[in-house]
Amino acid sequence: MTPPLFDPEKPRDRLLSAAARLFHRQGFAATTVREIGAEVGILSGSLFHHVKSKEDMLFAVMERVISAMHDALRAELASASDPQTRLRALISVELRYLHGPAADATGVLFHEWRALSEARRAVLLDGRSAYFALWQQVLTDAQTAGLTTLDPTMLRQFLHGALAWTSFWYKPGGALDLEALTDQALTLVLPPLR
Amino acid sequence: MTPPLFDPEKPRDRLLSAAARLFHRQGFAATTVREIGAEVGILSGSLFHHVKSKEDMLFAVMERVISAMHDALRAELASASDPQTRLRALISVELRYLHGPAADATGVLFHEWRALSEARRAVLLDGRSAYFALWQQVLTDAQTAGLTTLDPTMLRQFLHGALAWTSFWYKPGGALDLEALTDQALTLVLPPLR
DNA sequence: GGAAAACAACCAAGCGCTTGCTTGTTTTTG
DNA sequence: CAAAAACAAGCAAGCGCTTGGTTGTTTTCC
Repeated sequence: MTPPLFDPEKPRDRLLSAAARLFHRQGFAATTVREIGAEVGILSGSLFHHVKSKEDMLFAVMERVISAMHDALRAELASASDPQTRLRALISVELRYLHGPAADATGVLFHEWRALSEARRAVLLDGRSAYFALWQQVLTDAQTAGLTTLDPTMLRQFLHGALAWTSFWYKPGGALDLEALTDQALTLVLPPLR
Repeated sequence: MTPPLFDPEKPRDRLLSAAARLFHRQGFAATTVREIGAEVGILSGSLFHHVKSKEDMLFAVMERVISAMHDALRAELASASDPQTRLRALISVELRYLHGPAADATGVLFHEWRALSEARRAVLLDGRSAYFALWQQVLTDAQTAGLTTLDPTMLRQFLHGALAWTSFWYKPGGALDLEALTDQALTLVLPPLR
């Protein structure tokens, strides 16, 4: 369906994928370039042939997820017209990235944001705002349609937080599958009429 | 009202308070013992007179918040009987710790959990479960009272995530005060009847 | 009740080790 | 046979933590 975030054919991508895995598992600061090298089967020095610095890897990983999530959400919204379906798309994309094949990279984006230098954070913020602009529009439409009474901006923050935090407790492969989790999150935002 | 988390009279507490501030701002791994020493005005070596290791400080900070939050919530629940008021107490305590005077320590508990060794995480988990047991009961009662239709465990995870994530975007002192934020969060869980 | 012992708090110095990264050379590969 | 990818070796800086010793304040005890 969608191409994988990192192409296993390309050496640099293999490196970034390994870095994402380790950054996610241990955190950026606690991961050494020697560990990253070992993960892909090369010595630490060789790694700088593909990348300028350790922070470069963090930046590249985040950049990759940001544009991939944006593309995925835009594609999904393009084929959804009614407010409720669009609302579900928001949640679905977020949860699929957080718990699907791109889980490591997405986790790094969410939890290692502060490890990035301020200058590079500013660069990424552009792409990130574009993604959240989509959210804002969908949530505003949902409010107009009477699906929710909360202020769209507030709802965006709360919903995004609730979903992001699933990375701490939700384990795929258990009794609750991703589809069911998506439904539950939708119920949180969109309580049944009574 | 409640005693501060760290007593400025006690040298060890001053140290832990400074550590919490730095751990929160830069992350545990990215903070050096030399920085912590400088923050309280002593040399890095002297710091080990009060504490056995750098990780000890992280542990002590988290331990302090955990029991303080538990005490605060228990006290608040003791004087609240109806389900909705109790629900509000849950949110209120969480947000007051996240954005009040104990913000640094609470942020450390929330965001540096993985930096702690597994053995010590297990120790803290006991106190943490006690806190969440209070949540569980309040949310179950709320469901019984017909205030919400979501499964209490699910709601607990979503709500806690939404609140925890406020530390990334909510800045106290702005247009939205803590009381108003609490109301908004309550509205998320408890949509107006219609 | 006053000397002796203990203690809390810190400094100055530095040890052993790890860190991110560089350099020069060799191997692999299209 | 060149370009890409890796190795081997190591540097400078910084890391957590230890050591031995100096203060000033309590506590102990005959």
